[in-house]
Amino acid sequence: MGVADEQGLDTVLGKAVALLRAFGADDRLLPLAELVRRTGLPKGTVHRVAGDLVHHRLLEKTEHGYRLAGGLFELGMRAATERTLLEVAMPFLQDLYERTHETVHLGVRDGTEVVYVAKIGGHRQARSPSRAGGRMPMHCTALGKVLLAHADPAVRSAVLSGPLPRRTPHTIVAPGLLEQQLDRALEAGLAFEREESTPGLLCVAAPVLQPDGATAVAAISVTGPIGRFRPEAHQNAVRAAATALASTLARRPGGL
Amino acid sequence: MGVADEQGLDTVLGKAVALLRAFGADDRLLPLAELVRRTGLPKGTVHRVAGDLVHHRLLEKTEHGYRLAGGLFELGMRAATERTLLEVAMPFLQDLYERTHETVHLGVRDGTEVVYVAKIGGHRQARSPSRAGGRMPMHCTALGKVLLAHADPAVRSAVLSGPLPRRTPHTIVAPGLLEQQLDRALEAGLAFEREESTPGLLCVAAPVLQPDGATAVAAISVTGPIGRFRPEAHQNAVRAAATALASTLARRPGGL
DNA sequence: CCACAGCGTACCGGTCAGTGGAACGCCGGG
DNA sequence: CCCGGCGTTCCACTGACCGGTACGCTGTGG
Repeated sequence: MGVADEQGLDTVLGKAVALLRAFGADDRLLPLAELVRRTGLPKGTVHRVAGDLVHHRLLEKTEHGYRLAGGLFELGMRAATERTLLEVAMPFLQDLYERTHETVHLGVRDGTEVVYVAKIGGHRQARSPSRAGGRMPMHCTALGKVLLAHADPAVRSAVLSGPLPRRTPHTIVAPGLLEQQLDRALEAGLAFEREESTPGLLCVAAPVLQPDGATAVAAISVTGPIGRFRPEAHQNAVRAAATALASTLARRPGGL
Repeated sequence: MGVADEQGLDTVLGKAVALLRAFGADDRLLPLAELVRRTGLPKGTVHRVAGDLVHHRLLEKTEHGYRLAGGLFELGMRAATERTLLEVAMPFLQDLYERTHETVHLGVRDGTEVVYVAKIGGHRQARSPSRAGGRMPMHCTALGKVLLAHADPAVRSAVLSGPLPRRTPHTIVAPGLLEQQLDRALEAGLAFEREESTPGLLCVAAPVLQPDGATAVAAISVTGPIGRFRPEAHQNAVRAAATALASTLARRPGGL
């Protein structure tokens, strides 16, 4: 890997996007110098482009640095797939939460990762690293595994043949074992996770299938802390929510 | 107003942002020609810039046109203010929903408008035009009125002196009457709305005040359909949620 | 007290990325 | 068949963008 092989840094747009993407999932405020470091762009350039972004309300300038601004939030919430999914799914997620009172996730697959579209939870919610709009690997999360099980074979083998980074002592890093679990998940229409992504967390997930029943457009999960939480106790509720959402989506005109 | 006085259309970034913003709150799929019409940019230019945006995962190209892509959603969910607010507030909104089983909104003020940060509701939710990430005028919504009441005097008078577009027969279009209501809202820490933005909808909202108690950083509301829904019945629940959220926010280190 | 390092800001001439008008091929409909 | 609307491609000109350089500020430690 070269020094500046991230494609597109030589166009204004590329620089702008790079600046925005320089903000990690946990960064709130980044000083100009830090943006310079992360993007590798010249200081003057960052100054100028960041200024332009501020002008367009995508970035906000404070005394101590830049932050992603509200305009970005507004645009993001207009993204077609996520918005539709979110609006249609919300009532079902709501029901599921009310039935379980545990953290509820809605996620989709993007490439070989899971993207969380929604996360709802109450005061007792388990401390989980997930965020709406965030990403996680597929092999170590219930959502990921169930999405992968119901995905195109090409995707499945892409993940299986790629590296399976260990995140906890319980993470499944053996491709064979993972494949076994995927088969079982495909059969059961349900996947489990036991401290595979985060210590102390358990999870059940069910797929939201397309009308043809083949691949999954999304998945729903319930997460809780080890101890009080028993995934099996919620599997029916999760599955019910997922299938209900699926049939509602199927009834939609434009699809998706 | 000239023909192309929207500032910044003569820079790549400006064009790009214009393209993204060309997508209204309800547009899912826009053909190239439509983008050309809305932005006023030359066809070739739109083609190229849109292509670049696709390349950066901000736009998605389909057979029938372009749509805002997932990358935008991910970026949007990282926006500092909205994200923090959303994460901290979620449990309180959840509680409120569970207590009322009506549509719950979380909103902030931006300029002279309300921006909805979250909207949660179940299957029985009233048909409201609001969307997460969407905007509404302040004078005709409970959220807007309570935010305005607890806002800087400059903002208040800016709205009062501006036009107050009529949206329904019940919309308050008289500045004097609105001011009266704002005073009452400031005093009561609570604002009501009765079919002022949308026929058939009623709403109560309470402010999420800053530690100093002066201005509001956000507001929470409960909305329901005329008939079964009585705003007064929920005013205590809404106020409780708002103050609880406020004190939780106050306890946060970085503020905001 | 001053040298220094790190930061944010500002300037500016050269150049190449971006520009947009024009022309093309493809439909579908009259 | 001809026509209007669409998406795509091409290309020579030009001004928007580039990034090195220099400045002023602040805190730090020698």
